Amino acid sequence: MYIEFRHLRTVKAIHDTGGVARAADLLNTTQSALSHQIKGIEDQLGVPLFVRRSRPLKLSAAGQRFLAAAEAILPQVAALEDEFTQIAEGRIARLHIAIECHACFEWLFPVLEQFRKAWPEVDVDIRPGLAFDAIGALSREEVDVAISSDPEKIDGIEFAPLFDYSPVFVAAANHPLAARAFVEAEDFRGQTLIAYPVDRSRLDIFKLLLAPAHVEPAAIRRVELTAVILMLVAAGRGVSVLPDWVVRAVRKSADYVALPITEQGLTRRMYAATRSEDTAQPHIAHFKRLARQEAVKLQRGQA
Amino acid sequence: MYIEFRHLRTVKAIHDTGGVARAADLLNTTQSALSHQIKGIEDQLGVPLFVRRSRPLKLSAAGQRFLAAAEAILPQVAALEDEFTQIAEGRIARLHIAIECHACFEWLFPVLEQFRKAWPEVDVDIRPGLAFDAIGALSREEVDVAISSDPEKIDGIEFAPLFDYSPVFVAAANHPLAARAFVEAEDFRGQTLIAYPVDRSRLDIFKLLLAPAHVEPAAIRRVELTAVILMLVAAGRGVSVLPDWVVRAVRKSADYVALPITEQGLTRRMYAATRSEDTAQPHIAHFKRLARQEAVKLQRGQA
DNA sequence: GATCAATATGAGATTAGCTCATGTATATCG
DNA sequence: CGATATACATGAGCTAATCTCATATTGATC
Repeated sequence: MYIEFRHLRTVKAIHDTGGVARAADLLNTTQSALSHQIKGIEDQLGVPLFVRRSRPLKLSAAGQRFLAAAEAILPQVAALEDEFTQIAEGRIARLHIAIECHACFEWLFPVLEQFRKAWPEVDVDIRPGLAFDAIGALSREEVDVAISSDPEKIDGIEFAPLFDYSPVFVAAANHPLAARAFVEAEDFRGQTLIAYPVDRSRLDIFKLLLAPAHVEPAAIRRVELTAVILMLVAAGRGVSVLPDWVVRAVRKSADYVALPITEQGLTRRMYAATRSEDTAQPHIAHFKRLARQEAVKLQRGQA
Repeated sequence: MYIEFRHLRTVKAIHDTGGVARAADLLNTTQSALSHQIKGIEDQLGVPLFVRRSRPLKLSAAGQRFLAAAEAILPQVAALEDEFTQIAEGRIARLHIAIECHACFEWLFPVLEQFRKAWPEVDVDIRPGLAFDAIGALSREEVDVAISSDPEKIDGIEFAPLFDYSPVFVAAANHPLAARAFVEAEDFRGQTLIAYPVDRSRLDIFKLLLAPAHVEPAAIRRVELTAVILMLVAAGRGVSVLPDWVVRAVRKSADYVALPITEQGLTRRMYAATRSEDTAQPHIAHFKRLARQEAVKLQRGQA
């Protein structure tokens, strides 16, 4: 026999109630069971935990040490059990978000700020490092929501639309193309394209325009931060393609212009992907609601 | 089913080894047993601890919390088990000592100092508060040794002689009795007796002399500290009776004299009482040995 | 898409722990 | 000080949880 939680509980109960019979009552079992249990651990430990010489059983020196351990350990287990009932009830949860779209941080952050107030017990985080395989990370439960604009048919994953956006062309105000009403694939030939440092398959402009048209820019410069991209664009170091709301969110500047891509413009839809099993959870639903609300503000350029 | 240590161990082992089969190997059980176990807790908790979607089983968010608890709790149990093997081997023990004789602290303290060096793992203490029922406290395992000069025939308690001593009469050098060769019971009549604040049945002078002779001193003044008793005696505020070695231990002063009680002197024997079951334990034996050694020094007045 | 490795599942066996009945020891009260 | 009550110990049999063995199923890999 090994030390088990029941032994800790028994020793504590006997000490607290001052008797085996009372302890048995407290633990909803019989006096006999506890007596056997005590005998069991004492044999196992090789030391008596109680002094038999006195009638309301009293802890021996060793028993006092055992009790101390019980009083240290039992609350931790109780806390663990509590926590899991809360987890099961959905009151404690994790909301780790993978963002494929690099710029999404900008609108996501205010969403999370609001969310935190409503769900203080939920552990919130954004994981930009998983951009390469956000949906995979979602499947592996490394995250709980993935923000993506590429809905795939994957078993157990659901995509909920958040908002539509248009990738727009951005160039310096004095750029040759700045005067155009819109740009096309061929216009990228010979240009230096400034883009987020992710695989080109994840970049809207390649996926929707350049790859189908087999157009390759003269160069691609990888830049992490949206503000820096715009700065470089304004400085004439290249052109870029960003979601319309990103361009709108940064304060309007005379240094660069934003143009539609193709005559009718490109349209993309952003989704929040979650595991099917989680979709019904209130905090997940709440998050999506907040995200859509924030998206509406984005469309109005109020963010 | 409740959370048990086995569940904590299993989750940790699966995480550590990265697989149920390997964990089963580590825990000396079968893959099947662990699989059933996991299913068991997950049902109990209402939350999956592992992600089935991936093949070397991976912890879910809830599982990570569970693991954290396991890693907090398991070492504590391990420590408890370790400690008890040490207790069983007698390497860890308690040596709490009840002293009936108030003055005993003076020779006991150096004994304990030595003892501590030899048995650093033993929890040492002196409990003067138990003077009234030192032997009872020993029985109840409130202490492990009782220093007493009244050996009783009690089942399960053994008395080992430490040293003999003589209660001696102490008076100021200019006290009328100071010139006597010895004092007798009648000499206490009309005196103020300065004594330790314990029941008179525990005071040698009452037990051995005054009670049998039906002599009552004029007054009894209760004083706790030996040094204060001697000071008061020297100041002529009363007389006292102390063990010879106590008087010898304090530096010889011209202010007071020590006289035998009765012509042949009184003799008492001091014992170390222990529970029979403990007598064989090496640290108990060692303590007694040290105590006797110290007692020899006392007799020579070297303490 | 076939094969391999890893985990899940079901049925039966095992064993740990429990209950019931009763024995024994310690307190308590007259 | 002895009788009675109270508290704990013990033994036998039972229950149920956990394990093992065999096999199915599922996810990974090439």
